[in-house]
Amino acid sequence: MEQKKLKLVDLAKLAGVSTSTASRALNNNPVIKQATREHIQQLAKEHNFTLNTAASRLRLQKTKVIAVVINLEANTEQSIDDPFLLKVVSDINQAVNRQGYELLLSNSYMAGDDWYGYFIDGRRADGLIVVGQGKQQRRIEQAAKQGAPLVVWGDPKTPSDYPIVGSDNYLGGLLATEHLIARGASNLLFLGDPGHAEISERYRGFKAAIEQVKGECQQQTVKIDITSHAAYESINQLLRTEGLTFDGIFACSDMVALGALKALKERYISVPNDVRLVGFDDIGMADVSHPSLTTIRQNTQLAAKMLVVKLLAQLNNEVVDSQEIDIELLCRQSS
Amino acid sequence: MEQKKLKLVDLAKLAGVSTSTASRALNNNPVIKQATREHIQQLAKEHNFTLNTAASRLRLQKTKVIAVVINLEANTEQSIDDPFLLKVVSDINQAVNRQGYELLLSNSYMAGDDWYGYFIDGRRADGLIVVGQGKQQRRIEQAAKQGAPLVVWGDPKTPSDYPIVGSDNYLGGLLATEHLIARGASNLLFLGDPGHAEISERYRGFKAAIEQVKGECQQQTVKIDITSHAAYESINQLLRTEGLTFDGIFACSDMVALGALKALKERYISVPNDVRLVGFDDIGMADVSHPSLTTIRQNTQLAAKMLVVKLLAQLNNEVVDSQEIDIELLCRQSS
DNA sequence: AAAGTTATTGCAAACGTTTGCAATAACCTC
DNA sequence: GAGGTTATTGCAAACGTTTGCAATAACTTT
Repeated sequence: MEQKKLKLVDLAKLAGVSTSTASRALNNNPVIKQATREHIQQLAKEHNFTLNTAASRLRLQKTKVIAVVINLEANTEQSIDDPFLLKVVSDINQAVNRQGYELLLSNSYMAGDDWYGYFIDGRRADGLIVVGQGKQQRRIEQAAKQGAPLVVWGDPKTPSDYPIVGSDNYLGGLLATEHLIARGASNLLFLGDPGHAEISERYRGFKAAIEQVKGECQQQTVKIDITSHAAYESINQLLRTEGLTFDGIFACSDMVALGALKALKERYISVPNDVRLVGFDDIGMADVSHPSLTTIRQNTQLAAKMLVVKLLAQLNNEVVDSQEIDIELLCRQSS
Repeated sequence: MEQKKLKLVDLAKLAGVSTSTASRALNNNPVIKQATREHIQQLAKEHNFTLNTAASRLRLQKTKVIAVVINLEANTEQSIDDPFLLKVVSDINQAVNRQGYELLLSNSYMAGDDWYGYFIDGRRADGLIVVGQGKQQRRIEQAAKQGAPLVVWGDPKTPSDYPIVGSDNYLGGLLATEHLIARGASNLLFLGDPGHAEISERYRGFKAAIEQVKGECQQQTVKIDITSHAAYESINQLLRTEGLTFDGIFACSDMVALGALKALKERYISVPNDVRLVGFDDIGMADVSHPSLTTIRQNTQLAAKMLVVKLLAQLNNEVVDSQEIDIELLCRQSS
């Protein structure tokens, strides 16, 4: 069943035209007579003809590929297994496809430090979507400076030379915390890593909400990696050493919230009665957990779409800027 | 900061050699004098030189890319957001990279029906990893028949012309069910879709375990989509219409188990006291849920590695066959 | 029916690598 | 130091598209 690959010149011969005509016909160039065009396309379909993308990319100097780079610090942060991040990637995949591009999935392992060289000069992709600002954005900046078409999923408030698409993390933090307070919590705990770009904005929102009711609320911050496991451990330890010193938790992500929830439940601390809990992201599990998780929903689908649109605009030499995606407080049982 | 892309011929000129020599030097061809080789490589590093992969692929007729196709039936099945599937993809990504290949992430949206034509003839990738057998394997078979280097994540027991790597689903189902019985359950519920390739083996295991204690166990099957939501709904409905007719559930996936768990908890049915619950996959949430979920752990990391190894072997014209990956019962609180 | 337009096609070069083969340089051996 | 062997390099063709330009074919218009 293995047959020799048909190339354009063969197809042209079959149709009795030159390769130029065949090429133009396949690309729907209107300069070719419609009858000829249809005939050739028909023939192509019949013979399952496919263009050699390698040749085509070489000639056109573009790839119709978008690279997605997962940008995580080694092991101190959100892991690559974080369901939220994977959801973002999956949504980006959809959005990319809808625009007729393909998605090259990458991490720093392959790309090294010189993203511009690797992806753009290397003609592996026409543009880059970076998922995760990380704590230091050296590589992103460098790639941008070298002129890589580039867009970042992160916190749009960060000053930058490249467009960032992401949720309004500050507002999210503010709403979440206001909500905790409205539900009667007055000893608030922030669970997350304020050193991380996006999280720091959520933290700012947290502080701002507390500031609004000056004096009425106590606050403490527990700095942890963004994993459910770290959350579980730290809450456990906190309860062990200090007892229940809080009645409201703003967790910087749902995974963190779920880890905390587990620790609380194990000690029969009632959520939401003893402790009100709000997460961030609205991953699938938020709804399935028991009690279901009040959270700040991030609209990843819309964000993915905007990321791609903005990237394509750059390929088109338009200037684009950062954009905040609306968030939404989903009030469920945990608060 | 945008400078013209350096090409091989420029680099050669800088080094005072021919492009042939430069090319060979970069590819570490030992025929080139070591001094020359190092000098050129050094120069390449200094100038951030990168080969144009389009040209290189055209010339070499291979891409060093592996395509991963997510193969899901429209909407009746596991969704693309299923954390387990995403985990599999992520593990494959790692394994692919470790072998020096890149990962093209794809779904049927782009690839259409003719995978061989699209990926292989189109020179988009050297081989295919298909994630998910789905209910019908027409496209896979066709691609394999046409000679596409191909390997599938699915149930290895399925008779096929192509290698399948996956867990021993039958054994998993058997162990899970035996465990339920050992824990005292005698009215067992299977929650999943026996029409699905992998699930059907788990179901066989379920039946076999019950057969072993002939007469002692009642069983029922609720056929649902593989989502937590469907599980939640169906358990809810079952409880509403028939009451608590079971004391043990084997859920075909963790997400399904978690959906069921939620429905049970909402009605204050104790897990594991009233109902013992076992899931499948061991997603991250299994450990974080409360009670934590007893489950059959699938070793996706090993599986990913084997998938890639077997695919590369095929590229090397070796004949490879299917392989079962060991599973493991993780006994946690839900049983 | 000749001249002028316009619609349609083909020629040939270019995209940037890699590699078989031939050529040269470097080294031995006697 | 001549002849032979081996190590190192360069020439030029090939991979399969796309496209500017020139050429031809097909119409108009008078």
